[in-house]
Amino acid sequence: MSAGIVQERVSSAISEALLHAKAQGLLNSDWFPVPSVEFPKREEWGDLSSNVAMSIAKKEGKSPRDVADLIAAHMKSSCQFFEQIDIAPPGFLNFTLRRDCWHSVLTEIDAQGEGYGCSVIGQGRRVLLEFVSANPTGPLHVGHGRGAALGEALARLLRAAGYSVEREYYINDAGRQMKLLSASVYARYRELEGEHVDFPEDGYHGAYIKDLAQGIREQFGSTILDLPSEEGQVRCGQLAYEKLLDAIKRDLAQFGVNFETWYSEASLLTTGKIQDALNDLEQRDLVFKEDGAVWFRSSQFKDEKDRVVCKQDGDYTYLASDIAYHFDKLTRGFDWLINIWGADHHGYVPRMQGVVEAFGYPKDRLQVVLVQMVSLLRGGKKVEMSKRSGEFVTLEEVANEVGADAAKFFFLMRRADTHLEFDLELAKKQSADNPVYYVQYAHARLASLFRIAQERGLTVPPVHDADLSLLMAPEEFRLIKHLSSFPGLLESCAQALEPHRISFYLQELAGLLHVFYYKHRVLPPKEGDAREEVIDQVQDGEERKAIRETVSPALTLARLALLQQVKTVLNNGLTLLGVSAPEKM
RNA sequence: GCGCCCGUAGCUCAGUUGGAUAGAGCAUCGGCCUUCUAAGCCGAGGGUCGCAGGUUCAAUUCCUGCCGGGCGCGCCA
Repeated sequence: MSAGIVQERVSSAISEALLHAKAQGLLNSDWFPVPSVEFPKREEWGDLSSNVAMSIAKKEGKSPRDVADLIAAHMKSSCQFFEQIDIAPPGFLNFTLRRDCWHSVLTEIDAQGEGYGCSVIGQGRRVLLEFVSANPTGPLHVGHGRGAALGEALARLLRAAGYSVEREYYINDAGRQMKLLSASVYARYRELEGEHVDFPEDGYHGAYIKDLAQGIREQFGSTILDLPSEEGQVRCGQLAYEKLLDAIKRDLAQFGVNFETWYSEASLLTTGKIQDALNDLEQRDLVFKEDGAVWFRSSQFKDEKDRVVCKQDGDYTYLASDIAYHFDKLTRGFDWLINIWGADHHGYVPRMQGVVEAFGYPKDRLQVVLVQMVSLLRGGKKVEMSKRSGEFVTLEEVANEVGADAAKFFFLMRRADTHLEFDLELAKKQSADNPVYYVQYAHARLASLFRIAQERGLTVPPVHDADLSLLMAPEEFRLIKHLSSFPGLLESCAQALEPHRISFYLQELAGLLHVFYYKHRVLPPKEGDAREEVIDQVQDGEERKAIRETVSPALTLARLALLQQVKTVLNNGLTLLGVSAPEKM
């Protein structure tokens, strides 16, 4: 829909021209696609360009060039807002718009403020976004942080795109992992009590297990030893679990990541939802008994073989929980389920989509975003991690060291499905090398400018009160064009579930701002401070400064109005990433 | 063996869903503070888009086959 107000206008002007030409019998097609309008790579190719001519040339039996000529001719007669329409081989239409057309972008941003960039493509559809969902058997580590940052950003992005999003954390508080946690903590507890115990082979070896045991000891002394060992183990597990889950919740909240729902796996069992889901499948003849176990006919959904849901010993498998969990999600009425998983679970995706299909829903009702691993670097050197030995860098440590903002920005700089190299030293660096600071600095710089303006009695005018025709510099124009592409960017990011593009967009916007800021002055120079404005620092290989007119009061206001909109978009973009937009740095 | 993901500048990565002469940031080299924030700006060098075919007006993008790297293929979670 709105790929930006200007693009939209050009696109519909092309459509009109097509219909116009058809009415005159110059074109034959019954319908035309919505003309795509893009920013060309080079400024010589105009402000905007379209490839419609090429895309319909074949159907029309004409050369792309002829179709382009035809469109251009009909557009020139009907529209006033084009300054120039060029045709470039093989049939590109390159539009140069009158400057004031672009000013509507600024008006739009001014009017919409924090809402600029939002759209309604989601049509209020309900999305369940499940992410992090780390086992409560240890603290969150860096990898979880990436999933957390991604989930939070996606939630914000999808909300901006008009979806109704609920964030959910699935707590794996049942099954083998919990038993191992219990056994590990219990063993450490007994060790601290001076007993000699064999530590469970697959237990958790991290130092935090000892801390948990110590904590239990401080609270309960040795009373747990008086319990039968089975019971003592359960007790230890329960206490440890509560502590760990609290820590997870705390870490995430401090990281700026929040959930509407914390969904317990164990509750699926106690409420009978697992059996309900399996009964449902049984009615569909999709489960059967064999070899003393219960199987799901996943092979009917392109899985290579059927899978066990209830083991010979009567316990449900993890798949059974997941079947019930996703059945529950579906019956809660969500239109779209999005899961964020570690990429090592990729093999599991088709199986879960099969489950969705088994319940009679289209399989793409469930979409899984896979997140690749994070390698931590320190000054270019790899920091080794292994959960097995218990030596891993926690999310809390990273957030404390580099700050939540920098961490989130770094997590969101890359596509989710590629390995991420996260350099702690770089993330802490306060310079242009560090993209977080580069973008945040742009925002702070503007805030500072407005503060000084205010001190001098200048307030930022509403856009419609400013004489925007004074904004003639190419740097100003580039800023406006870039601002205009923000809504379209958000739409495609939401559609592709790829928030990383926002971070690239923001880096570009910040870059354009810094260039503008360097070359141009906004506020009038103080008394007796006759400054020169640099328009071209280097020309013909030689340095050259040019004297320009001082900034007129009206130009100051126009530039303030422009920069206010830049600040708004920087803020909106950073907010979507969950990163703060500081007023001061 | 089967399946999924990745392969773009020395490094880390983008590439607007098939468009025009492939981009950015680091790093390297050379410049710019009497200035509204130098946490900034400007310039230079750097490429067989892994390889080979195919699809078409047009392929880094889609298809097939190789090569290289990562990861999955449990009555584990």
